[in-house]
Amino acid sequence: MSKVFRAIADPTRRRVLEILRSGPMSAGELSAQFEFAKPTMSAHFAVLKEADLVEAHKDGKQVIYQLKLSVLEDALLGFARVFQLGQAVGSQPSNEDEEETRL
Amino acid sequence: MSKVFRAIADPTRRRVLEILRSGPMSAGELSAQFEFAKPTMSAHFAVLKEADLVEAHKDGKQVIYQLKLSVLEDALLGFARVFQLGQAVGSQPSNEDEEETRL
DNA sequence: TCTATAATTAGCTAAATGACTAAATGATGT
DNA sequence: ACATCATTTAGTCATTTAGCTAATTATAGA
Repeated sequence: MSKVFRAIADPTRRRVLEILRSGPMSAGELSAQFEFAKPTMSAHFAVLKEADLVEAHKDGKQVIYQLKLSVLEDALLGFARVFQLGQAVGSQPSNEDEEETRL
Repeated sequence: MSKVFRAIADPTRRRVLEILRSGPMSAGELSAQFEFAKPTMSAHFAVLKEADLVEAHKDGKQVIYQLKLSVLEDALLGFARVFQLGQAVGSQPSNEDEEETRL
């Protein structure tokens, strides 16, 4: 959970995720959308992968990154539920105060 | 937005927020719930305040911290909307793809 | 096999983070 | 005025972060 929030705390990484919303894309194509050096972007991809927010698979010499929406959803809605935020609260089975949901 | 996510990326700060869910509390009482030194906790409070997630007001010699749920809500739901996550998406007036919601 | 391309790893720097102790500030009560 | 209590500020340290360039790995194609 910390990893997910840490990952999306960076605006560059949020933009990467948003780009991936429209479908999988190679590391090179992704990097081309930014002014940073490619190794810098590669490091950002690694952080996103570490947080399990994206999936990578090789296709020839390219590496294709794909958004894992479900992980983002789980983290955000899970957190939101603890704080009883939004109508989303009721839309998911909730542990309520049963034990003290792990943060 | 970055500040909010950066703030909640730390488990100690998430726990502070969760404690404040049940109502305002003084810096000292809050600190007592953790093993860290008080100045360390004070720094965490400062980060939360900087992210506008809590409000502080003095009461005698104590400083009372209070959760600002609405800011948390705006950040999380705003972000979730961009990714069309959860049922919460439809529950808020949305800019859709009108312009490219600022991340 | 050689060359070119895609991406990551290695190694560096500057700045930010999260912890600590000691000192300073501010408010109350004697 | 003084002592005490609550909190923050100052200063230090180790670690992490985010950027860079140069070097490496891995694949494809000639």
